[in-house]
Amino acid sequence: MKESSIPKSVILRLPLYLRHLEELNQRGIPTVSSQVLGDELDLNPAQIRKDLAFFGDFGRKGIGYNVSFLTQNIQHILRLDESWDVALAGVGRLGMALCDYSKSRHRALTITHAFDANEEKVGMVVGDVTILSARTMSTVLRQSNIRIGVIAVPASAAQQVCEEMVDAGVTALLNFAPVLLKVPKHVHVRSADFTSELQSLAYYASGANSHSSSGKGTVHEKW
Amino acid sequence: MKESSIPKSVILRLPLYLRHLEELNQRGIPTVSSQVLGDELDLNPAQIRKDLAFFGDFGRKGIGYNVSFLTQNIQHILRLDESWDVALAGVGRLGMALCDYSKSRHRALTITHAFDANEEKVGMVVGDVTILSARTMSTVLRQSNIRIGVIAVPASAAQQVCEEMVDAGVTALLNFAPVLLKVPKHVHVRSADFTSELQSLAYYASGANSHSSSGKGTVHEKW
DNA sequence: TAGATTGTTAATCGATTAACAATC
DNA sequence: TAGATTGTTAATCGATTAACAATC
Repeated sequence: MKESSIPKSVILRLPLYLRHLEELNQRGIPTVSSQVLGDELDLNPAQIRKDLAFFGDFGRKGIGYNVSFLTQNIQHILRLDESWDVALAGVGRLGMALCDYSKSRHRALTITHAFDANEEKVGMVVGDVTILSARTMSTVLRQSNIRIGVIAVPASAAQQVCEEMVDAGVTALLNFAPVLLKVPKHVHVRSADFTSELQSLAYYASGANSHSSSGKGTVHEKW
Repeated sequence: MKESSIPKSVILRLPLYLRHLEELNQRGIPTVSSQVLGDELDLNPAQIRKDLAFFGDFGRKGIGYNVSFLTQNIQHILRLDESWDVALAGVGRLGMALCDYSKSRHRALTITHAFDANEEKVGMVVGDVTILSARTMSTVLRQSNIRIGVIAVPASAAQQVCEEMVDAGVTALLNFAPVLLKVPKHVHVRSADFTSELQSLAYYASGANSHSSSGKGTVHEKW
């Protein structure tokens, strides 16, 4: 057993569906077909139907999907009908920005704990949270039963912070440090590296993609 | 013609290779095999060889890849041997964090222009750049010939800012706003949405993946 | 030479898209 | 009823991995 797990690509699309459904809901649109949703999200309608069919029969033939029913179900699938406390390590400018985000938006996921190694920051309030000392992280995380962590510390500290979080029970991590984190198999890591993103953009900005430049050019002669 | 373009997945891995090669270089390691690199990056060695082979023959049979030679070549492929000015729209906390990042690291990509709609921020210096008025963006971008843009404005403003950037010649965008940007075909967009990332983490944190819970549960009865 | 490792072709795997019977 | 649209199976496409001759 264990087999049939849901493709990662599907899980990554669910939040996009959700975001759009919420917009449709606000516009008072009661029903949407995979065709229309696909047009609006720039996705193939068959893909949308297939994605949703992994989890249940949410649509009605001839009619489409009820927006609020589907919204509720996707929220349930992603476990956004529960409330998740999120721990942040590293409250530099990026960490502060994340606290802000977390404050305003979504209720299901909130940064409730923020830690920093700089003792001068301890006690400061950012968004809604008070910065705690990194030295207390392990203890606090264990007590609060937190499973989701965000790493926004310098690259040099990331692996160690990661291990501390994992040891304290965190099983899902969003990592902003430009490092490949080593984690046990049961831990899920998503990486968000600004530098890498920009670097791949340079390739596309140069137009290197659009030419059929099969000219395999090397910088210098062989070494 | 036009056909054989490089898979996106390959372009996204190149920055990771680069990052690791730079580390090897610092450690004074002159040569690396796809086997070792794969171990360290958690990738299949065949995949690494295949990725690199899209662009040239950078290795030596029986020996592996010369670290600095390969570094130079990947830099060239990604056009990081040129210097890219990057424009930032939206200098909230996130935008400021990005300016910081941009200052310290990489020379090839630097945020050289930052714009904000809040006139009170105009003139402020963040990192190395002076904040300019959003009203001047179009003109300034055209003059400076910028091709890479970063969008860190509120969702409600993102599409319009995007269009202004594209009209001014930007062809590659990194979008932090939780919106699907509509762009012409020649423009490349990467999306970095904190909320969506967190939402998919909740799924994994719940352990929903590890059970073969084929129980297609719905929240309520059909509507 | 013998061992290591590439570049590349073939095999596999997974994800996307098309097609269509079922049915609202 | 006729038209629309689902859920699902089959076909296609693309990306990853294995295998191996070439060769350092």
